[in-house]
Amino acid sequence: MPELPEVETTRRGLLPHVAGRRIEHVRLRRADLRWPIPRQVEDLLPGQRIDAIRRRAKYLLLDTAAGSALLHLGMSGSLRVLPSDTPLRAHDHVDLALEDGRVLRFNDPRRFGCLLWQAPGTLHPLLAGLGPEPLEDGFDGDYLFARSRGRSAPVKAFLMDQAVVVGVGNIYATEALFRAGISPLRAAGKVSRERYAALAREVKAILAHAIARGGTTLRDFLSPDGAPGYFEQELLAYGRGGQPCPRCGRALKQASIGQRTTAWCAHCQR
DNA sequence: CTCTTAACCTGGACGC
DNA sequence: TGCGTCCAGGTTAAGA
Repeated sequence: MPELPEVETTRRGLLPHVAGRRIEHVRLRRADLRWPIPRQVEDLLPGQRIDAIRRRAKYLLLDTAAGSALLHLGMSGSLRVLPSDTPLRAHDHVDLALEDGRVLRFNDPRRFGCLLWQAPGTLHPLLAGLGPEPLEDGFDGDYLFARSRGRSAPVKAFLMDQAVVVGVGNIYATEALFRAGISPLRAAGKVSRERYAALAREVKAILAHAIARGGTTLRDFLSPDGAPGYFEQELLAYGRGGQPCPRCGRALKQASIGQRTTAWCAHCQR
């Protein structure tokens, strides 16, 4: 269930259990994820101390002196810290065994996720060309306005383009456009500066709020079944096609935009 | 460049 | 109960 707030919640949940710990060994059960897990993960990671856990876009980086493990959770991935004798479940592909008798376990049923390697002082190609972080200052309405001029793709596809801004997936793009009153079908280049200012504000607000809500589940991070479903009841448009618009009561439309299901109000969103 | 489409993979929900 | 179909929170790669 990973969009940016879920990845950030994972990072914050792992931090106290993993940062500063040494990795004793690496156990790969399946290496054929989105891309093959490279040799460096097995060859270089054992013995290394995890100095920090960073997030860039929806990627997590476990930093060590030898290099960084670069993780993406894809559509269905999750990371948990567990006692090393915890029974395996289906799709438990990787364990990083820590010195304290626990394991950082990577589970991913669909295997759209990845575990790659970034050498010290280098930037992995997947991280090059990413847009700004939505919660940082470089992301605002003026930025979106400037980037969007001349672009004919629907504003929803533009907003979900990781080269434009990272971390905004299908749920939060749908929600932010609803809250900003912008039709997801409108050409990105035809949205005004003022409306992009509103959109940037909504993106920041909804992501920050979702991260804050995710935080309430952090203390359960060690339990084997702590998937946070925190945000579902607060969604106004996502998954509500055909239901009444929370603002005007007319039925929400639902259609596929850029291959992703989108719900919106044709009356409130222009 | 920009835009659109197909593809990767498994599991759950639903209809018959 | 079993089986076919559709759908899912992401992203890259290929083609127009």
